[in-house]
Amino acid sequence: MTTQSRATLADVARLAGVSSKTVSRVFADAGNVSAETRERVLGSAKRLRFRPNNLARNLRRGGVTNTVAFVIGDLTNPFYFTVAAGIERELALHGLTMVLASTDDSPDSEERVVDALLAQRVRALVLIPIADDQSYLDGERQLGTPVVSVDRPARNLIADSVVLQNRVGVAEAVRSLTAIGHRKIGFLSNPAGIYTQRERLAGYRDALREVGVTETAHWERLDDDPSVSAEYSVRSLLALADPPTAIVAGNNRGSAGAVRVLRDLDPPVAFIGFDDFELADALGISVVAYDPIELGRTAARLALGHLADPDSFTTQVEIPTRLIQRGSGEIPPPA
Amino acid sequence: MTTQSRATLADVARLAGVSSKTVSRVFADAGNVSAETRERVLGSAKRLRFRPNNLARNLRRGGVTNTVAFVIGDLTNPFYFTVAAGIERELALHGLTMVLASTDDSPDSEERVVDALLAQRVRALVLIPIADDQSYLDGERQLGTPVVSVDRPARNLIADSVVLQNRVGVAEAVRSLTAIGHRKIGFLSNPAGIYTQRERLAGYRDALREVGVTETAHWERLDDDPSVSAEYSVRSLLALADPPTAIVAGNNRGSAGAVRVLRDLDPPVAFIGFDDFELADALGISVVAYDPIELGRTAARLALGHLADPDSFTTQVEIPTRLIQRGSGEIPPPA
DNA sequence: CTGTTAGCGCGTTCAT
DNA sequence: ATGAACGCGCTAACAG
Repeated sequence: MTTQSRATLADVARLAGVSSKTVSRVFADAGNVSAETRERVLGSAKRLRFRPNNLARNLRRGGVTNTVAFVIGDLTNPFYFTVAAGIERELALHGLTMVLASTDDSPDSEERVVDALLAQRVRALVLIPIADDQSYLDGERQLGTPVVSVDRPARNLIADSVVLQNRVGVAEAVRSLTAIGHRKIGFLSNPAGIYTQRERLAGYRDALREVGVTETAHWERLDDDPSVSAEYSVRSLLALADPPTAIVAGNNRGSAGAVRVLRDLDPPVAFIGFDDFELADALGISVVAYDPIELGRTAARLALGHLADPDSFTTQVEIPTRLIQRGSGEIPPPA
Repeated sequence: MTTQSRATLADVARLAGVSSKTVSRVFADAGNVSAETRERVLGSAKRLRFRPNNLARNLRRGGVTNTVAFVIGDLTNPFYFTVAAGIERELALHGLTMVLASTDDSPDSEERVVDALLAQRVRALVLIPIADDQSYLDGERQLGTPVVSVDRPARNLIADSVVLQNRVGVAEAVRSLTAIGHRKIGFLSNPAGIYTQRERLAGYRDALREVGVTETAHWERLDDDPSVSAEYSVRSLLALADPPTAIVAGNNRGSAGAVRVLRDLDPPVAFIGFDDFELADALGISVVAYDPIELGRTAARLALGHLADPDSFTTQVEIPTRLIQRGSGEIPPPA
C-alpha cells in the first residue's frame, strides 16, 4: 500500500481551474459561489480526496478550536464517565467536541495533563480538581479561557463550579432514619479526605446533632486507604459492643460493600447509600440519588456561557440530590 | 475583566532578546540551548504567560496531531466507556490524547461525526461501527490514517478490528448448562439485529445442536425494540406451556431483567448472562465475562502499530471470554 | 550554541 | 462572483 500525500485547497483549485479562495468559499462560507463553479470544485475535491484542514483553518482564525477539554480523575469510575456523557451531549448541541484526558487520580499529573490540553488551544476547560491547588490556571483564565470545576471546588482559583448537594443530601437521609427512631447510625467514608466526603460527613453530623447525638466518632469509619474494603468497615461497625442500627455510606463503594454484608442479617440493619446504582431498585436499596448527566450538562453550559459572554460573573451551582426510599432505609430499629 | 491577547514565540523572543527559533528550541527540542539563555527565555515566557500553540506546531510539521479519535455509540453505556478507558490509557503511554465523539447510536450521524474528527487531523480513528457501511472511510485509510473497528467488524472497509469471542463464549456457557442436564434453554437478545447479538445467538444454537436440540425458535426472545423490557421477555418465557429450565442473556440488559424476575422463583431457573456487572458476585450470577479495558487497549495498540508501520497488514483480533460460575449457572434442571 | 529564511494550509483584506 | 497577496504561530533547513 502506498501512502499518497494529502490534497490541499490549492490542488483542488488547480484541478477545478479556479483560485484557492474559491475553493475555500465552497468549503467554508458557502456564499458567493455560482452553482456551476461549486459543482466543479466539489467534483475535484472528491477526486483528490480533499478534506479541509481544521488545523490551518483554526490557526488563521486566531488559534481557536472547536474543542473543550474535560480532565477526569479516573476513567474507569462510572460517575466520572457519566458526567463526561453529559458534557459531550451539551457540547455537541453547539458544534463542539470534547477531548478527554485522565489524571489517573494523581495530583502530580494534573498540571501536566492540563498544560498539554491548553497547548491544543481548547476553548474551555472542565476539570475535576485532584491537586490541592489550581492557581496555575489563573493566567489562562485571565486570557479568557473559561474554567469550570466539577464535583469539587477549585482551590486558589476563581472559577465556575458545579457540585452536588452533598451536605444537605446526606442530612436528609440521616434525618429520615432518626425520624423512625434510629439514633445509633454508622457512616462509611473512603477516601474520607476529599471534599465530597467531608461535606457528606458534615451532613451526617448535622442531622444527628439535631436529635441530640453529638458523640459520633465511634460510628464513623473514615479511611483514606483503598485497600480497606467497605465490607471490612461494615463488619467492624457490626462488631461493636453497641452496634449501629442503621448505616449510611458516603459513596457507591460503601454501598457495594454494605449490600454484601447486610443482606442476610437478623435483625436487619437499615441502610442508605450515596450514589444510585444499577440494580439498587431490584435489591431494595435506598439511596441519595442525583443526575450525573445533568452535572456534566451544567458544567458544559457554564463553559459555553462564559464563551458567549467573557465578562459574566463566575457561578457556583449545586445539583440537587434526592432521597429514594426502596426499603432498606425504612427499616426501623429493633424494638 | 479584560482579556489580553496571547503572547507568541516572537513576543517572548523580543523580551528575552533572542530569536524566535531559540524560543522554539527551548519549548520543543530542548537541545542546543545554553542553560543561561534557556533560563532567560523561560522567565520571559512566564511573564508573558506564553503557551506554545500546538495548532501552529502541528501545521508546520505536516498537519499531524497527537490525538486519536474514538467514535462511540452511546456514552452512557458502561461497556463503551470502559473500552474508552482502555484506549485512553494505552494512548497516554505513547503521549497521545483521545478525542471522544458520540454518534448516539444513530447510523445517520456516524459519517458526519467521523468527518468532523478527520478534519481535526487525528492520527488514527477507532470506532464502534453503527452504520452498515463504512466504505466512506476508504479514502482516508488510503491516505494513511489507521482505522480500527471495535466490538463489530467494519462493513465494506479494510480495517483492523477487535471483537469479542461472542460465539464461542456463549456456546461454552450453554454447554455448561447442557452438561448438567438442561435441554430447554431460553435466550434473550435485544437489540437482536446487531452483529454481536447475532454471533451470540449462533453460539447458543451451536451448543444446543451438539446435544440434538435443533428446534429453538420458541425459546428465543429476539427483539429490536428498546421498549420491550428484558423483564417482560423473561416472564413470557416462563409463561410458556413448556417453560425453559435455564435462561441465557445476550447482554447485560438481559441480565438486569433476569435478575429481577428469577430471584424468588421455585423451582429455581438457571441463568447465565453475557457481560459481567457490579454486584454479580454478591448476587451469585454466573456470566460470560471478558476484559473491556483490554478491548480498548488492543484497539489502541493496533492503531499505534499501523502508525509505526503503515504497510503492516490489517489484523483481526478476538478478545477471549470466560465463563465465571457463581451459582446461578450451576442450578440443575428440576428432577 | 544561535539566527535567517521560507512556508505548512488556510482565511482575511483588499481588489477586480 | 472571483482572485492576489499577505499573515496566523510555529518549525525545517539551512547557515554561521
